[in-house]
Amino acid sequence: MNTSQAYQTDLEVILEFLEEHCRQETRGLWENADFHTNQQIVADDYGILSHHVDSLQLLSSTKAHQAAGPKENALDSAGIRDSVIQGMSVEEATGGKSPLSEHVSLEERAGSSPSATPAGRGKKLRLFHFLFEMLEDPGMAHCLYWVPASVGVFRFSSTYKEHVAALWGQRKGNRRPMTYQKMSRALRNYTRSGEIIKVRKKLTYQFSGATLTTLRSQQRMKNA
DNA sequence: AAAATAGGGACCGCTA
DNA sequence: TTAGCGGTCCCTATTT
Repeated sequence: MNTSQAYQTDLEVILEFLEEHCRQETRGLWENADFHTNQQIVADDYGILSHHVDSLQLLSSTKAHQAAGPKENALDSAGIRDSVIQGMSVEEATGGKSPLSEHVSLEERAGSSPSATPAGRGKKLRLFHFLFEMLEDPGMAHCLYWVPASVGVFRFSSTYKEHVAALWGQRKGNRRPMTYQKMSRALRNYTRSGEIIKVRKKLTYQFSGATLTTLRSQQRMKNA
């Protein structure tokens, strides 16, 4: 195993650790958040909640750093996150497997492959389907999460929004890397068509009632 | 003041 | 062949 392979493996371990840690932490937070049924209360509260999530992410990054051993000493926690995200573009340049592509294959093993999606077979996958898939995947809760699910409001993690965008670009098979900026442009197009509404809150969007109902019923059919 | 985020026009690629 | 849809690119404006 050469140095870059060893480094890549370390990143994969760190990424999985982060995901598992955040999954556990965020579950607890959402259980509390679900007590809020009034949308206005939720709108006021989710900034605080998401702040907690971001803090947890930072904490878990630091833990991962400590657990990673001497080889990672040159990287601070932000550096680790950056390295993970940068791994996405490395794959395109090298044609090799990155931590990101490993994550995709994990997802696919879990049953959210393109062919398993509502739009996967025959129809082209649409961005809002893809995002819904991510939102329903607890392993992606550190990137994209409900605030809360009951009203269809979701929010991107400030740290990992580019991760979601990169996954989207990869899923579409884009040659050039997708960025949050470009993906958010596509999301804003949904405002006109009415599938997704932009919430006047940072990195926050909302599925329209009809879209959410459709997505949920498609998901129930898939699970049945 | 700078960085992050949002908005919008023009364009591209795919499909019916 | 072409029109329409669903993004994608890139630039500017606004917010944090």
